[in-house]
Amino acid sequence: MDKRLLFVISKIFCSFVENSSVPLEELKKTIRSYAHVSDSDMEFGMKFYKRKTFKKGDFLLKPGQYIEYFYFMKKGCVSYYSMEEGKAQVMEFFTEGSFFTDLYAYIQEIPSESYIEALEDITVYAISKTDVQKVFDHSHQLERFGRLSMQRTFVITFQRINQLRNLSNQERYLELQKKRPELFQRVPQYLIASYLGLTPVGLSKIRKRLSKS
Amino acid sequence: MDKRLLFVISKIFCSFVENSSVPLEELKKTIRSYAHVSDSDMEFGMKFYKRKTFKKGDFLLKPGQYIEYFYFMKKGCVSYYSMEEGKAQVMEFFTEGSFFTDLYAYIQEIPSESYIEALEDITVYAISKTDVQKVFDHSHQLERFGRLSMQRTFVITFQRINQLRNLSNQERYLELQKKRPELFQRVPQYLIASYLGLTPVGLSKIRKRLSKS
DNA sequence: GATTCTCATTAAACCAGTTTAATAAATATA
DNA sequence: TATATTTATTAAACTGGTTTAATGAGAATC
Repeated sequence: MDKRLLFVISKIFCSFVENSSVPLEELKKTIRSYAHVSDSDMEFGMKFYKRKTFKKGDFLLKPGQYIEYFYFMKKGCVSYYSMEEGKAQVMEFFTEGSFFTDLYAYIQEIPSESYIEALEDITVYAISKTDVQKVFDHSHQLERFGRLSMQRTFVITFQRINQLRNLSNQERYLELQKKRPELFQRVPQYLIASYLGLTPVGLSKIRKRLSKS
Repeated sequence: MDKRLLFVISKIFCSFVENSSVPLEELKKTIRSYAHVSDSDMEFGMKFYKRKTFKKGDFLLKPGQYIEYFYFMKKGCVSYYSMEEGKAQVMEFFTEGSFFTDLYAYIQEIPSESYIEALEDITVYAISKTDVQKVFDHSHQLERFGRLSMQRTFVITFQRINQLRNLSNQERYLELQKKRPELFQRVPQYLIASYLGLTPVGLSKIRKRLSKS
């Protein structure tokens, strides 16, 4: 077999670890924070989740792909970004306890225009889109969880809009420091700048201005 | 009875027209564009909707109020805005066929910080929050409609973020002209400016620049 | 230990907005 | 029809970012 092809295949599959019947406790707990779900419905749902790991620098998603999986972050941090005129535009950082995917492409069933990249070695639980549908068909309560988690996502997205519209860049920087201080430890500053909608130079100026007062 | 009090009361209630068993066909059709709903489930849901009318300039919502109703716009246009440092910040214009409320305050069950104001005489169908819950409890299919309409709202909100982040003000102006040309007929320009996140002066400059090329 | 690479800062020139204030045009009201 | 009010435009001065390019500082690699 062609060595380069083998390399590509290994790149794609190396990160996958097969089904583990193990500790989905956090995931269950997170789901139950949204809606009451009976034990039997919960077990029905859990059996579709598969544990996967990725190495720092691996891509969970690249542009052009249709969205296959919904993820729950067990350990680690990813960036979700698009490329605009050659520059990465970070939409979001997802860390422990988050549900995530390229939700925009997932919902609309269109090819993604974004990247999801592991910023550290990560562990996730993944459920396929078709399995999500099975779970919602099977359980009214889990469908309710789906609705309520979508509401939550809307709230966060809406807050993002309000911040973009009503706060200055400096205020957004301070807000982020207050709300997610851990990000500044684990993510390089130029990605923070991108997330805030500025250039590294712009952020540097803001930091300088702040350090003077 | 004190005349001023009477005036206030009439201001509050004049706009309400009581239950009509009439043409919720558009509403039903819109719901069914999201999910299959049996006739009996649909009838169960429909009986909670009440038709209401408001005059131009009336407020459907003011800051401080908890959200009571979810609306479906039958006829007319409202603006949904907040006040930041004395200036109206228009979040959205809702027109015929839209579901709307202050979704952010509705979901979080917190007092609104926003206004919803009729920009024209309007007719809406309103369902109370408690009735929405009854409907979702009663019907898995209508709960699915709830989930999917929430997804739709997320998509629109997400597009809004992308536009705010990746397009210049001029590009956003042109985009709005292309996507919702009717708005420019029915809404004053300073509200359009606010929606786009600029001052009337800024929008005027953009228009001038465009008219030269 | 020296070299390379990545990331953050600084400087200079630039630009698309802002604010304030005056004016013009359109609309509503007496 | 005249008058008042609201809405849109223009001008001038200002501002907080941008881009480009050079420099500095830390971490990874040879």
